[in-house]
Amino acid sequence: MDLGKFEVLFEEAGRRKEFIVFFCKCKIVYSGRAEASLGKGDRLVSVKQDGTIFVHQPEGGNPINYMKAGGSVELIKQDYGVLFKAYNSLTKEYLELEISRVYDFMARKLEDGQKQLLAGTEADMSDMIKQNPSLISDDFKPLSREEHTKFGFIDVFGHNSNGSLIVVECKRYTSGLDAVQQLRRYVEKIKELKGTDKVSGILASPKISPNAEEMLKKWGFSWKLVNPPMRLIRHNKHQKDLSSFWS
Amino acid sequence: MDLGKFEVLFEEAGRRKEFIVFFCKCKIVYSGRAEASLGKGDRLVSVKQDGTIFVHQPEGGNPINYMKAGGSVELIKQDYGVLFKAYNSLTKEYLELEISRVYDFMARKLEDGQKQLLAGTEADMSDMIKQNPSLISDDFKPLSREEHTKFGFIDVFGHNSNGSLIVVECKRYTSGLDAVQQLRRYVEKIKELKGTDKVSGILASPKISPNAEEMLKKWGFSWKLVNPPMRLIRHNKHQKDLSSFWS
DNA sequence: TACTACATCTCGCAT
DNA sequence: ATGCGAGGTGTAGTA
Repeated sequence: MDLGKFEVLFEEAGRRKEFIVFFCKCKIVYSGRAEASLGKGDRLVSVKQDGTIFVHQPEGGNPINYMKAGGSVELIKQDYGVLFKAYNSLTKEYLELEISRVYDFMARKLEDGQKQLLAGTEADMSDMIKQNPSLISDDFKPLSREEHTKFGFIDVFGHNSNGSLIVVECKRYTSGLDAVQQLRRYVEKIKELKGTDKVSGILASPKISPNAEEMLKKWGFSWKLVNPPMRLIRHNKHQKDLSSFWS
Repeated sequence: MDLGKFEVLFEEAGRRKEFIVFFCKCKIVYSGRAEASLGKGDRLVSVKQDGTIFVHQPEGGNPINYMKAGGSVELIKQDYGVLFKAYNSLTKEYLELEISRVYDFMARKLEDGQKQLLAGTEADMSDMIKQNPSLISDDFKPLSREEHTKFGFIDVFGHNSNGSLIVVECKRYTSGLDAVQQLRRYVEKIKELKGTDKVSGILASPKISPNAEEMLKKWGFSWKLVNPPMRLIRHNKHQKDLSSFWS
């Protein structure tokens, strides 16, 4: 595609705040939270309607470069082609694409007011445990869930028939060393706040790594096999509200 | 765009393993590591040359849905339009787009053999400290860097003139509670392995959160202000946002 | 705004 | 394959 035409198309679409996508050959320099550079190659470049920018190589899951919304973009004619210059004055980040060729260009105003419904998160897991405490033990009595204020960020908190306090930390996947230390921190905090040593720590997850289990035992905690729930719980809960959007 | 034409274009491009991008109106269901659904709206859909899929809404930084490379994609004609069905048999994930309209379509084989060069990472930071140990203390003698051990990964390890062993953990940003516990884990493990209590833990970062500092002190560790290295830092205070669309 | 922890995290590296 | 930790992490929730 002629670069002059590209400039016109881009600036028109930009003024209209359309979703812009194009294939091009470019060199890339990023400067901001780190410094990065990428030699000449073919990429997909996109500027979203809020100014979010991302650049994808032909393979790989993540964008090779990106900029958050809130910056400015300009095109500057150069001898080699066009310089695509993005700058965010708040974060002091630059992204510069030295574009030597543009292959294809697409832009359109997209309308989308939908938000994703998600189930199977860690929050859903702690909810499930609170609803069904026997997943932890026969005499577990949950008191609170997702407590962000009093005792720290504890997934499920409760006690058992012995009068021991119980801290449950949930993980959706294999629990590693970090999960054990997180639990350890919460248990210590509760001991401190409640002035008692009768606090049990339980890690609830589908798996635990060997090192994590070793550390867990060393600190007197225990692990309970729990799988995260995978139903559209929120969908069912709020079915009325949602069906109107779905028609 | 006519959906019949879209099907033809998509399947041709897919066979050639081109980078495919299109704007469409669709409903989305994802099932796999979690369960997600998204009502009807306009989105950008892309299938990369390795089979990576991502779907972007008109705003926001991250794809609303995605699939890693390694799956299959097929289009199935439906009464409402076309069903885009992606399935990964390895991870047992599927992503289904109920496409009712396709606005624009673009596909091309892209060539890119470049890899990004990055500076200013945590590895660069530990390298800088090893090269310039006085950043930690006047008598710090680094012995190793980026050491992978069974129980973790120690950024910089060394000793001082007192014969104390020193473990340094680097963070590019504000150190939080997790960083302190990471350090704590390494120090404890080193004590265990070396059979000595003379092990100091030092957290090196540009900042530390108040709670983290409290915990750090409680455990007898210390914090050292170190900024991550950034080559090629540019100052351009004269930058003007003249012909910019997003401010 | 700062702090904390989750994420369909992703990615690389070492075992 | 699994474990482990970094990431230009991003994002949401809360004080």
